[in-house]
Amino acid sequence: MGRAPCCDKTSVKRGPWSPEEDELLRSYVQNHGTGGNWIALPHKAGLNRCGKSCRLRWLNYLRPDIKHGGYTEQEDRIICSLYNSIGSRWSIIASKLPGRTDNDVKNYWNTKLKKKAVAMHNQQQQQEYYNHHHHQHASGGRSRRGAGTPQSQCASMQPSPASASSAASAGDAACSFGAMYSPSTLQQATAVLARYDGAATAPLPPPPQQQASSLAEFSPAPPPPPAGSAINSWAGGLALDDMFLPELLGVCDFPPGDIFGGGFAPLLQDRASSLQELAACYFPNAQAAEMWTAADHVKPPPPAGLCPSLT
DNA sequence: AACCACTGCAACCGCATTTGC
DNA sequence: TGCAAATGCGGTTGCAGTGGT
Repeated sequence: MGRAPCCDKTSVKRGPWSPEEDELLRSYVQNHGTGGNWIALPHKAGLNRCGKSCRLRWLNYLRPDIKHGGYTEQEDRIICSLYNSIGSRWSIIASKLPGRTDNDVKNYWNTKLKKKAVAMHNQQQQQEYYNHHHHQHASGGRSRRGAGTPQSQCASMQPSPASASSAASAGDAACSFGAMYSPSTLQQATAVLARYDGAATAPLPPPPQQQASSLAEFSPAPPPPPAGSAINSWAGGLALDDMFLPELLGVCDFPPGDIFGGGFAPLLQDRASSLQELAACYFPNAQAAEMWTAADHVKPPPPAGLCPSLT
């Protein structure tokens, strides 16, 4: 038995909004506000629409401060940086971009930015592949990490930690969070998470097998961590508090090839700038943000005064 | 000109969370 | 405390526009 629908879908209009409907909704909200009740609003405003539809239309299209299109490089970097960190939590990402809505950011990511990032990621992989083999020929040695490692071999954009489960369910790629990060990174991340999430105490998955040859670096990724592990709970968004993020990013050193330090690197220019942007999001006090960005590696938990939208 | 594939975006759907009683 | 309603959110869909053949 599912929940009751918010409105009678057979009696309300659906589909694209007409200019007249837009004007009705706009003038009503501007004159009366939403009244904190979107369900009753369409009737009061004389609209034959579902309250949810009205809310969506207002928030995503009619609000006076909305911007559409024309994303700047700075906005691109912020989106990538935050997507790296928190996954597809579009409302949080959009809240850091004045005038942008979650729907707009989501569409922009899915239609443009993701492709751009994937192209750069693949380009970087090819370059690393070339460098790797060139280096082998030159020295007979083997690179420690890099292109083709289990952490970076996914052809499509790797799902972020926070979105790994949904991306996997969408059949996006046979990539898992556990497969994408080095054991040390996973361990460090879990240590942070364990302090914020009491449930995050399950043991980490075993480290990937040492690669026997350079060819083995292109073998399939190791299996995802067992269900219920700390990482899975994080990936599923369970008991996840945004306040851990600055510390997580600060604690963990993400080498090239990992999401945080690898595929997005060309787009993010460098890790420091992305951290600065993240810091600015989390620390309203500019000095605190600068201190956090400047500090290296292990740091105490983030101070009070985080962005309200992120706590 | 007609058809097809692709793209971008608005809107919808269903689930999770919050709120009020 | 429990329940239902309202709201918020992310994933998905539908369709108009566009470009290629």
